Amino acid sequence: MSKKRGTSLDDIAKSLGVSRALVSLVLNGKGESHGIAPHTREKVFERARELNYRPNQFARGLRLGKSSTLGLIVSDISNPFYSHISRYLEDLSEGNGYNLITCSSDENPEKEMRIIDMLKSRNVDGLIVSTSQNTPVPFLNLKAEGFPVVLIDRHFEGQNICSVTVENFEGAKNAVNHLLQMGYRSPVALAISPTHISTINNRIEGYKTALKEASLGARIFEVEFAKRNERVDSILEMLFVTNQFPDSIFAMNNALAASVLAKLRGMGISIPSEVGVVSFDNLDYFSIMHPGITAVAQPIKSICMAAFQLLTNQIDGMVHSTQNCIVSLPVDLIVRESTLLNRKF
Amino acid sequence: MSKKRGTSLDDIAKSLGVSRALVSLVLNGKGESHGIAPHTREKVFERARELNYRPNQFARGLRLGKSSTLGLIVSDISNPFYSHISRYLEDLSEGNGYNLITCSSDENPEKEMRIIDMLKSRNVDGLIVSTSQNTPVPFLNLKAEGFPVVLIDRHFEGQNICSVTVENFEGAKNAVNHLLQMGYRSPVALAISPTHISTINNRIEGYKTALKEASLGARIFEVEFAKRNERVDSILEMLFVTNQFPDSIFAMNNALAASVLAKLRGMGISIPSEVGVVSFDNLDYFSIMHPGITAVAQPIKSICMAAFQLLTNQIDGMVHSTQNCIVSLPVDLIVRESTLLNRKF
DNA sequence: AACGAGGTTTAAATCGTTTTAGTTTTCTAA
DNA sequence: TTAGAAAACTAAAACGATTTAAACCTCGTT
Repeated sequence: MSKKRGTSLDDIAKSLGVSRALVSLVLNGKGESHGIAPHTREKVFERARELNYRPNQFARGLRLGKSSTLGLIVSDISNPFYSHISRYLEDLSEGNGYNLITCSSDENPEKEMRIIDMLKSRNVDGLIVSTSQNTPVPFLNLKAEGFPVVLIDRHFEGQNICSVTVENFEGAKNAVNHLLQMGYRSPVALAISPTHISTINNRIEGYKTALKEASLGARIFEVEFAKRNERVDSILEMLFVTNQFPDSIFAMNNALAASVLAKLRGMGISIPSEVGVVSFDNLDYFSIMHPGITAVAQPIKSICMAAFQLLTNQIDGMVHSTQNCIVSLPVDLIVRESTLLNRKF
Repeated sequence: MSKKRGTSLDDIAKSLGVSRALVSLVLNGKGESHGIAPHTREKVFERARELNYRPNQFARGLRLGKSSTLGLIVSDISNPFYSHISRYLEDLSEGNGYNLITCSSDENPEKEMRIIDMLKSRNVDGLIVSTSQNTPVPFLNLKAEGFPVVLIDRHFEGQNICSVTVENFEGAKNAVNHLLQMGYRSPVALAISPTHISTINNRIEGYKTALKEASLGARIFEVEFAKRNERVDSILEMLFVTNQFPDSIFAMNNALAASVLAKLRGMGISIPSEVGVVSFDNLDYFSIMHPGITAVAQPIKSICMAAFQLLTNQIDGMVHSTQNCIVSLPVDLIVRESTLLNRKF
């Protein structure tokens, strides 16, 4: 039960009969510029290797005021969209000497704030967050105190807060237009609530616009994230028994799409002949299913690269205030069989 | 560009005209037992709130030698099995005052070692790892230096290293027996390599045993994780053109199952009439698909709870050396349509 | 012999907390 | 009155790394 602390700078210094300042200098590559003799440098490196020295990141962080750690906050890491985001960001972080701590907020604003606090007290150097706040204030505050943050997936209209989103409006509009082109006439939309989230809101607007341009009526149902399965079940049942069942469904995120597909299957309603389905967010299994599910795919890699870039720019103080830090990336409509009206599968 | 360091203990102490020792004591709930006057305690709490004090975890960690952070190493966080694990462990961690850093090793032993080193230098209090090492040595070393670790999903035969796994042998054997009961006669197995991994190895043995007991021949194909899609494609094509196509396929993990389903769909081979499919690992969409995919489901929550328990026991020094710390949990065969021979879907 | 100039190395402060061993003050009891 | 206990609080060391200013050599030069 020995509380072993690993080898410290001091251990190396003592064993070599030099000061720990010297060891620190050498190990940080500042040996040459500080005129440490090559021979001494060699010895230090060698001994460090022998003793398997790993700098204590606490001490380092305490002194330096930085942690080489980044924080990622998403609503749920077990959602494939976010787990892929997490994975890419992890790779980017590792490649650039950072570490990543990923946390799930469950779309809960208070929990999100608690996580932000905790991450700050852990001295993360910056934050990437898919926020569920309904006000930009917390992020304005962070910005005011010079704390690096970039929002992903969601942003605040008219606020100059760094963010990376996709063209939700255009993507949704395209998806609905595709339904209309295929001959569907009464697409219903399912949206995750709270709908104040920019992402959802923009998708709703895209849906509405497409229908308006075709002079068709819009029907939108809001679904609380946590109760999505039950809610989707009851909505679809209600529509069915009241004879208002749509000829197509636009699910505004992957979780809703999954709920819809499960329920449709349970009801024995077949896709796409009885109902067309299009999902915002692509999932691996959409291409495996029979029929395949038409979906709007987000460029996950690009999102991550952009967010990472924006964040490290802030951390390194490389921000030219002229530079736009609000990025919107294009999406891609992948047409599969779930929207081929009158086709049987 | 002010490098703001948040409010420190000293700030509170100074503003109140007391020592920082007192503030520390009070804020850690040790005020009473150290006989700090109730009135003083009040003031401290109040001022801490006013100044929005958050203890610097670096300083804290440096002093205490612990970080209240746990490390999780899996092969790929974007794999649904692991992202669920990560999520549950995150919840458990949060509920117990810990934080969780999740890292992906890509089944790469060297990368895994680098991650372990890095996590140690970040002073994590313990590690949960789904290892890809082919030798127990690294973990024996950790154990020797008293560093808390528990393995999940994989373990080392005959070594007394804490681990939580499932009954891979029985699960695989049951799955294959189920195929045989349904009338399938030539099930082929697809295994992820390297097969030295206990989990895979046990599943292979389960498959072999079931077939041997039925006096049937075994055919096993190893598939490298990174190239699974191409490999599965070529294996299935080869079997097809050489007229050796099996009447059923046992995919030994979720990634392989996905590859198999994708390829079968591409080849136009229908499930379960032309080929039966059973997967080790259940996926959300297996119940949504048509036909649904029969799968061996692992008790993810139980795995996490057991692993977390074992780990915190070690951290808190609560390990009675008599106590067994090798846990094996039962699995559950979920029968769906993909194994109903002669049924058409 | 003294000086200065490089070339090497080090002492010491610092980051923010925790904790031990006190110290100071007040109070009680003889 | 004063020893001694009790109550309230504090000084200072420690954790391990970084960094700045300064010290120490060793020469060659005057």
